[in-house]
Amino acid sequence: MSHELSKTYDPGAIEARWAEHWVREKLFSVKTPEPGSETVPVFNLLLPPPNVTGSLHMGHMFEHTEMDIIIRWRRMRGFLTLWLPGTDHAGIATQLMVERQLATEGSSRQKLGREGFVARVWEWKKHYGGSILSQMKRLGDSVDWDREYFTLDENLSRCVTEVFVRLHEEGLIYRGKYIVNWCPRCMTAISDLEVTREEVAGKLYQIRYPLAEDPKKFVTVATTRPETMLGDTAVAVNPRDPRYTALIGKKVILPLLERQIPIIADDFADPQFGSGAVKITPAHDPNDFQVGLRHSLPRINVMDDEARINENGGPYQGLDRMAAREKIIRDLEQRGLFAGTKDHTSAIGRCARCNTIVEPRLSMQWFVAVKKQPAKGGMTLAEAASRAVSEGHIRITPENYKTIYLQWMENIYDWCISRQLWWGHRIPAWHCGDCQETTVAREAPQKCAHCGSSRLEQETDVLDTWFSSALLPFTTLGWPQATRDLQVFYPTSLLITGFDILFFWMARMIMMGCHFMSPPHRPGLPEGVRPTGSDCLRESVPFREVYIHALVRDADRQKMSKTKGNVVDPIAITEKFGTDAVRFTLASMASPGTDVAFNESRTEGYRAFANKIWNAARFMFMNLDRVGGSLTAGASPEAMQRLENRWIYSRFYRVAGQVNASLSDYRFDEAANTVYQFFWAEFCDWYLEIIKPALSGPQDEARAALAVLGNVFEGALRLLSPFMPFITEEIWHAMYEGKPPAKSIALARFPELDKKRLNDEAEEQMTVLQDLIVNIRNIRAEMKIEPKAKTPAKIHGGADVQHLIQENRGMVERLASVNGIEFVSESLAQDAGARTTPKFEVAVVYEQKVDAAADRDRRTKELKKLEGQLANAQRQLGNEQFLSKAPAKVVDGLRKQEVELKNLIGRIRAALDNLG
RNA sequence: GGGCGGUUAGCUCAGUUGGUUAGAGCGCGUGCCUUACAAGCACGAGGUCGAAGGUUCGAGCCCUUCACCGCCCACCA
Repeated sequence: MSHELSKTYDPGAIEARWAEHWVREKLFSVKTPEPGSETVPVFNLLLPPPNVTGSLHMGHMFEHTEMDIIIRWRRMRGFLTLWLPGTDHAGIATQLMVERQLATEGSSRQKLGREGFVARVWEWKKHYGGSILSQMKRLGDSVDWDREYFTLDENLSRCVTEVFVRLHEEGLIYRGKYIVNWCPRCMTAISDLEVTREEVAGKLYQIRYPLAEDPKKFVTVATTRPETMLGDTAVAVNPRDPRYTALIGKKVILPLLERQIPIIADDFADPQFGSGAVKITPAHDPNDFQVGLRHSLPRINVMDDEARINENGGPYQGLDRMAAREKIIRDLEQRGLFAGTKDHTSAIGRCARCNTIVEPRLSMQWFVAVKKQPAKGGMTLAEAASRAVSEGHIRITPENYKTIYLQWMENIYDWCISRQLWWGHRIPAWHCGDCQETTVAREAPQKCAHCGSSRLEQETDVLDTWFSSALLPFTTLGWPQATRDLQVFYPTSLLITGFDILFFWMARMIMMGCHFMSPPHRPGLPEGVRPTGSDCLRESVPFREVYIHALVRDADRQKMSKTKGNVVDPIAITEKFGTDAVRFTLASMASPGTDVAFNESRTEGYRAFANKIWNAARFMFMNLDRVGGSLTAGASPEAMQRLENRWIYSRFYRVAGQVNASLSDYRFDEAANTVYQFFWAEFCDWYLEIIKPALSGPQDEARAALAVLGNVFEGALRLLSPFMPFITEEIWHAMYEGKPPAKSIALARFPELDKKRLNDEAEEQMTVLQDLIVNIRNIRAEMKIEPKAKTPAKIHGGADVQHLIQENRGMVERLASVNGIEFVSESLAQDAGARTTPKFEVAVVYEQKVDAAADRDRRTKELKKLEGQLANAQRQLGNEQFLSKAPAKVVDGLRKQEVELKNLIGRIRAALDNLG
């Protein structure tokens, strides 16, 4: 029989099969809708492209789980959903990886030459790249595999060139010698963002610079990097510093190199700091560079690409910067020009990729001007990006990231986009060997645009990896052509990403999106309907919403890192517990603003949950086999006569509403917990237990019960499907015995709140019955009544309660192990072990003696608690202010509570008195 | 130097616009192989919500200060 499930839940046996099936059947491929079919709402999500060198780590799995839940949910809610996958060529990371590989072969990129090396990287990519994609397939990410891209694909590369050229035409890209962060190991410039700062307890070295006119006198300067003194071209003092005013314009002798350099006046020198005089090295410090500009100072670069002292360093040429530092200090000491050190903590910068200390260094680079107005007018990149968020065209969740983003955008500097690498998008610029000018063009030009010379050589630098990824929201949709995709799917709906690439990627996408998807760059806009200002931003933003997720840490809240050896491998954990269980773990722990401390015991618990679902399904199928009928017939009017059915439907539709609401707010944890609670506690523990007698009753009754069971179960599967796509798919197909109404449960409809199906009365009544049953179980446990022994129960309560219990007598007797209920008119409070609640009193008839002392203790404790509550209620009710200021609802509630409490307390007190 | 977040049960975390008795999972204790599930079932114990003030009829929630932990951003030599 096709609906047979194996006796034990084995995720390994079902997951791989469905994962392959979904890909093979192109289940999640999206056809571009024809013009005129815009009635379907669109939901588009761009996958943050993983590095092509990467393999899946827990952070990915977390992020992907969130994205997949959202996209599956939206899809099931009837949206046309596009989730576009791809990988990033990851310039530095990939180049480093292949270089390492070459090193083991005794080769190097220099030996291979540029072309050979790039070919080798492609070769590497073909064999090893994108392993993360197959891992994504195994996890069931419901992306559109037909649209997979790689950032170095030809079409995307053309877009990169196009964007570069256009920015250059607008005057927003320039080339020049500026101080950049230089990594001597990667031998490339890196952007400010790629530098990680580290507080280090270091030294401040104090050096004496003798005055030229009187070498016995000197000015003392301080530095954290003594070796840079070789490039000093001035000493600056504050013009208002009385100690130095007389010296301004005079010269000092730069020790060791014996060069004369001027003493200049500049506000940059802070009289409060150190001696008040500061050495100026325009080629190795951004501040000094600015001072140098103001005073037209020479800029002497004293280091080569590997941070060794170059020919400008005289006798120190060839030394590594650190070796040079030591030697310089020794030499200064010998000459009596070293004035000692002071402890000083400073933030040194390290290369985010290889951890080498970066060197601020003057070099020729390309930059994007983010605060400059485009030649043809319009907003600066930074202004557009700022306003897109501050004016609410992009909503950021959690909200506090909005402030962080806006502050960053406020203080942003020009973006250094050139990298001295070989792997990446080569900059489309050609330098002329004759006039030295540069020509920027879409295709390799034949002649220099400036002098007509044909001695042209292409720029050797490539672009920062983030330059191309900043464009993905529109380049993946066919820009610069006016494609249908661009029209339908831009802007994307949502970006889900971690805060670690907030600035690297999100901010840059906003800058580029707002610029290039506005006039005059946006394709397909008819003349005359070009929006402006805020309207324009609304249409040009790369995404409407951003959800920033937290970090996945290990169970001890430590950052996962290879060096610490605490990395949890998602594939291994998935194989152990099943993808569904891992996904559910991550979802249930994804509360906004809090890092996820990944704990295997949680996953173990959710595997148990999957097992629960599995066994509930087996229970259902077992009954189907026995009584026949249909799982998909739906509830009959007769079935709805029964309280448990009215109740479970009401609960189901209420829970559906809650899950939808939670997902709308990206509260994955809330959504997951709600559905977990519903399925396990309400559906399995109560509902299934209640209907067991009906299922083994007369055939028509059994079939009616089964129909409701199947109906609710099927709905629950759809509710669970975005969280646990595999197990729900498996069971769902089994329910339809090979003839499902859709190719996949992922294409079925997600349950929604249906107010007509809610039944407050049924829910209240079930609550009373559950309360009664739990109380009886409780008494039985306390009396140590053997689980198998059934006992009569006595109940005292109002007519409505009596009626309710009478109607559902079978349920109560069965679930509470009771064999007979007697309704009594007098209070039961004095019966041994009796329970007293506002709605009823209940006692169990059992000959065995109760532990009288324990019984007393329990009641005394309860009494005390109730008395505390009563005192509190009465205190408030006696307060004029409370009565006049608190809302009527609260006051009434408290009054009602007071009456109830008095009643309860009276009865319990009487019972205690009687018990002696 | 700026800015942000956290502190609630043994552990990991929820706690809606302040409102009547602060919740969940795991763990723990007791008892159960009850014909879907021992990856299970039933029952239970466990919290003066980091500290001190303040606002309010009423504070886990709002305000102030402090303590501890964590993160981000910063061109003071």
